[in-house]
Amino acid sequence: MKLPRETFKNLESDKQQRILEIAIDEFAAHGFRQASMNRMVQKLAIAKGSLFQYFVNKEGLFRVIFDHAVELVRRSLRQVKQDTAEQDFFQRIGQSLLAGIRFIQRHPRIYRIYLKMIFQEDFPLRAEFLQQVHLFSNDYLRPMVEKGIADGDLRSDLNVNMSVFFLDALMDRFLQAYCVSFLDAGAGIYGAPEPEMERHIGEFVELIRKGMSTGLPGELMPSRVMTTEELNLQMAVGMDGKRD
Amino acid sequence: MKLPRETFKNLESDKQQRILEIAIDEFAAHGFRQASMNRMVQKLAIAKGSLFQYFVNKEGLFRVIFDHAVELVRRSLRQVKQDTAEQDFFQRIGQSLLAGIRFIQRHPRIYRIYLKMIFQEDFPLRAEFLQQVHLFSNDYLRPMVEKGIADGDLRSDLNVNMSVFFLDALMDRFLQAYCVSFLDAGAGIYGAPEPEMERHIGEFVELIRKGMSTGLPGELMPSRVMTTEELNLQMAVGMDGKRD
DNA sequence: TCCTATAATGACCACCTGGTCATTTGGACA
DNA sequence: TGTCCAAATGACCAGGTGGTCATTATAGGA
Repeated sequence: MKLPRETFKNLESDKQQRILEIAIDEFAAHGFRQASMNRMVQKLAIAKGSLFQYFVNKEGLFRVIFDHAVELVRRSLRQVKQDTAEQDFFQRIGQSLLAGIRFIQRHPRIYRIYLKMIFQEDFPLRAEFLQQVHLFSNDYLRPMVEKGIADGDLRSDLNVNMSVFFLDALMDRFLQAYCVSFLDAGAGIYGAPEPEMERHIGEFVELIRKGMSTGLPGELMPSRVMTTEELNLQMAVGMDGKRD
Repeated sequence: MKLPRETFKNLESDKQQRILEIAIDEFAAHGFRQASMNRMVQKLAIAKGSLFQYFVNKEGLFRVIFDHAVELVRRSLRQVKQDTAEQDFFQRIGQSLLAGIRFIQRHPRIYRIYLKMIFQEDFPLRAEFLQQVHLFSNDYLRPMVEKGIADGDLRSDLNVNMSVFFLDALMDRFLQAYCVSFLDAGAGIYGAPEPEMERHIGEFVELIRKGMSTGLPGELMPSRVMTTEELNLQMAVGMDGKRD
């Protein structure tokens, strides 16, 4: 079963583009389930039957867009990794953020689809999508952290797994804040112009580098703050209790 | 217009609970738009007309659940803030994470609804929701950071806005990783039992405290890594280009 | 000019949605 | 027992969905 059918490939390239264009708009605006094939054919001013002659079904159309998007991301990541191979760890993180911002500027709707797929469970291809996301932290960040330790840029006592998670969380949210105003939380990242963005990235990376603490005494390793008994009590109620 | 109508309040408490129970299930599983009133009445084994006699419409039903959830969160935050008032900054962050985990254990479906509301634009009450979210960083984290600086726990040269964003990003994602396996990225946070969780929180807070860098020389302030010309080129193509 | 293969078309289908409302039910009180 | 009224009911509605398919239009070759 071919998902972009022969009939679609036979279309003149302009028309192919126009169709994918409108489809990307629709999926970016409404996610998968709420995206409407009816609206698409209306905007395209073609017959509904035609759209279903080009793609076996809604999922087939989405698949084409999805594969395209994955390829774009892969290419972008490969490029940055290569371009920054010689730089130190923190420079690489900064560069990666910059590349992320640039990607979003070029492909804002692709990024919107990504955001929707994160928490909208009823997307098709979700398993595949999540695997791709996983690759970012595993194939991209982890080797970078390991090299950073080997090169002496990073503390050798770092827990690599936790560090990768830490970076993943921060970088992901940084890019989200550029696109979603309410995630910005007053940092000024949302929609910031380039020069300002460089400043933000600089500050952000410094925070990752040095942490928030004064190096001063303070109380070391306070971490544990509640007795295990107290916690067990909470646990007993637990996740299956369903008491909201 | 009353959203939980008289007829609903007149119901015996058991039945009220049962109805809200099923409704929370439905919204947690499907979000707002995809949640089905038909499925609810089916599961409840009551007539559809009854449900619409209890609540003016779907949104009215959701409103009741939403208000309830907001109250739960507010109460939980107030409690932690109060309980940790005497502790140092990093202890408070750790405690807050612990409280977050506990909240999710007690109210997993409420948390699922929260996750869906973040990126699902077609929720009603979204503006109100986002405002509530904003309050977390503004009324909860910001004063904590300011006090941390005043007390000498935190570097006095911190950019407060960026620091609040930094913490918000990390804490939010930490809790998400506890619930969503693929966001865990190998850190082992997902569904971790209590003792393990304490360890994770400890390591996580240390990372926030000390950063990732060795204190060693390295190259200071490399930050800028791409010429402004290069970036302007990228910008010209820009967000309106729509070229995916 | 006729024939054929392929593409375009839109009426149509079954299904699901949130929401309505005339009707029936059931319990309290007289 | 009769009266009354709020609560329960489910058939019904308009509108939307993804998807189908018999029919028509079109273009290229003989």
